Amino acid sequence: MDCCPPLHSPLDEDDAVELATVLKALADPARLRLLSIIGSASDGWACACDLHEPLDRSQPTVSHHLSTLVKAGLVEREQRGKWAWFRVRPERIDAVRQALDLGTLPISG
Amino acid sequence: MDCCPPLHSPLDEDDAVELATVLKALADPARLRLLSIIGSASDGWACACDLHEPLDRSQPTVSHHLSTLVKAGLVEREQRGKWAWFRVRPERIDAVRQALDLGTLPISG
DNA sequence: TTGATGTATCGATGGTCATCGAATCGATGA
DNA sequence: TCATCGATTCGATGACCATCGATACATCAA
Repeated sequence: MDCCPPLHSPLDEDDAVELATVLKALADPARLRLLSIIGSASDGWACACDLHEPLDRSQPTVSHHLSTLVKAGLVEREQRGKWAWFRVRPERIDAVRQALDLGTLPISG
Repeated sequence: MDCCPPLHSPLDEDDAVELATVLKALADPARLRLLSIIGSASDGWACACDLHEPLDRSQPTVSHHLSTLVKAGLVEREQRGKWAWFRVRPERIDAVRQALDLGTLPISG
């Protein structure tokens, strides 16, 4: 996926579906908090084992959200032996931010 | 609502719910296209009567999406006699973009 | 190999939501 | 006041999804 077409251009249905898909992955409190927690890890990588406690959700639920984030390309997964490690992909989130840019709108002021 | 807390700060559940609420309003193809169409109106204002045809959805459905956008604060509504007119609120969308800013993350490069 | 532990999948459940047709509301003009 | 027409609300339906407990899978240590 070549995320994402800008909002200020005439958005056809396909582009809209594509952008909405990524936004849907972001539009959940548990996933936003996961991004926040992973993103604030000292070296950028966070172990799954450290994630479900601060989220106050069950381990299967957190696993589900993590796989949703990976599937949306917002997070990267790496297996280190027994543990799964995750890292935010800032360039993907930036792509979403740019897609939401209304700067070139006629009345943007 | 004071949209929105930045993602790079430790996001508690309440902040996450608030941000997710606005993102949920954005995360729909019909609503993204509505924003795009309304935003590209010559003076920024678009009549509801001109919206359901290009969207290829029923008029009640479009009305529903418009009220969702208004409720989320992303769009402004104004009644002019028989017709309802709508206008994008770019400052709200900008607030979402800033909330998604990962610029201050440790590994943002 | 066996036991312990971290992670993912399965199956079920309850809630939310996009969508539509029908009905209702509201403003205009005769 | 009444008929007309645009817009919203109502009620129903089907799809999707967040969540969990139970289970299965994978890796490590002994």
